[in-house]
Amino acid sequence: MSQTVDRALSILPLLAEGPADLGQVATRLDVHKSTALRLLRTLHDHGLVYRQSDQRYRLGARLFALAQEAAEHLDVREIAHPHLVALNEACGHTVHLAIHEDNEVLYIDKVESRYPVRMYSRIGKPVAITVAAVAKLLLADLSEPERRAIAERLDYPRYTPRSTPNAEAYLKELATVREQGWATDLGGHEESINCVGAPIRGTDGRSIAALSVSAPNVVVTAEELLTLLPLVRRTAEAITREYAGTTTPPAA
Amino acid sequence: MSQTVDRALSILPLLAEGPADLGQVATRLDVHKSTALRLLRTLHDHGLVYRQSDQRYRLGARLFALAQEAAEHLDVREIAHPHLVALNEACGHTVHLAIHEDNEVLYIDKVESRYPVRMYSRIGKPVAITVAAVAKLLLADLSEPERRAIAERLDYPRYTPRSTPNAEAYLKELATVREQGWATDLGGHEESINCVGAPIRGTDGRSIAALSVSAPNVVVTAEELLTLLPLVRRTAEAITREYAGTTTPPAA
DNA sequence: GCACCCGTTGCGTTCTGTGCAACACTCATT
DNA sequence: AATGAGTGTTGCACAGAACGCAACGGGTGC
Repeated sequence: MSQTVDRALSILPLLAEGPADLGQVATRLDVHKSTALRLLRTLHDHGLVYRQSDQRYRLGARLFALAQEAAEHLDVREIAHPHLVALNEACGHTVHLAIHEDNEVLYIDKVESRYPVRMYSRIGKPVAITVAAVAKLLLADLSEPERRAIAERLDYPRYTPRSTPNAEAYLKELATVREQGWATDLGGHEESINCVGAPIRGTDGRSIAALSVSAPNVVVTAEELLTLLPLVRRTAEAITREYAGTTTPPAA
Repeated sequence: MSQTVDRALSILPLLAEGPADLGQVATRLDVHKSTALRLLRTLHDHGLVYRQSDQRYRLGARLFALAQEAAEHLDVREIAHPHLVALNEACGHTVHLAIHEDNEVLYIDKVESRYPVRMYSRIGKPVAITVAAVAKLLLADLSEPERRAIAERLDYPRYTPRSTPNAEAYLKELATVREQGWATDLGGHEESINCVGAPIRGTDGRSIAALSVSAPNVVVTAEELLTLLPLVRRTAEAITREYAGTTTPPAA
């Protein structure tokens, strides 16, 4: 919408890949060096970009401050965290917390597995929306037309033979998840990794977040993982209750 | 430097204070509503800003992703973290890790105290540069003219009667810190809180980060806290050594 | 039903961002 | 030393993009 800002903001994910010098930035943005310089300076003034001693640019520490403040306003996260830790202590596996935002589902918290074999994921990273248990949980509670609109807009990458193949299958899966109140991902994203998840609901009963437990086949089989379902659901419900307690009804 | 980008970026800290609607943003920026709308839309397109259900804007979860990626490139943090945890387990108090960037000193990691009485701080937050132990450690290793330039540019807020009063006192303090290789903050920021810290050095011997242990008077006296100094220094040195081991000399 | 408030749109003007070209600087190479 | 290629930086004229205005639309409350 605004060309200048658009270009400037495009620099951030670019630098997230690693430090870059002025020329590289200009090339990647397809603008003149002087333009890139001006944009970088402005970003620098706001602390979002830092110039390291070799003159190359990288993301600035101010991003931490902003992200951290943003996190403080995501109060679900604060409330959920101790529960996630408890769940991890009980089962030992990786625990994720995710929210739905702008047609993306993002992990906003994570407690690492105690086992040496870990799955790769990253807080803030968009999840594979067509297969992840948390994604299904969050989308399942949307209205029927919304679900349909999203389902049809998505791509359905075949991460594995078990990945959701198309919109039709996805909508059916969402209906199932909505019905049963929990979801799984059995090798749909990575062949050897299974997940089981449950929704955290707002005061209006719709899911505002979702948590999941993930473990590789080599540690526990899918059947064994499913025995954790009651625990996972109880944890989600505990968070839901606590969230309801602290939530003041909409002010205005 | 670039007006449009400057305005757009100014929205971020504004929203960090809490969600705001279009009118509020426009007022705070002192621009027309339509201008604010355009900027917000652009930020939104990049995921830095999220529009919640009541139409108000807040910071977007994409900021997490960026901050997280930025953190992965701050390799000091990765290396230091387990040491900080170990230090916390040994002494029980709050442990901070900070770096110096653009005339600010920022916390980039933190391990919470095990005691119920905690001090307030936040990762990403700029620290009180004139009094904090970590700030003194990081500035002490700059060249003499740099130190002088910074010292004279700073304000010297009197947080407490023990706060550093002026540039002269600060420069003297920096000299002491440089000499002895460790630093304290004894009630200089908050009356009842004491800190003791030590520097983490790069391969060139200059401090690239600093860690500190903080505890309130009610838990341990300043004298007791100082008995931790050898442990704090050993921890910092261990991180320094590990950092030196993993650091590949500048490529080009 | 009215008035009010808020977000949104289209448009003409003008200010701002743009790319160019020249400059300054460092670092290798000859 | 001198040359050249590679950086980052500056000033400037032009054009195009961002600006503010005014009018519209869709709520909400009186």
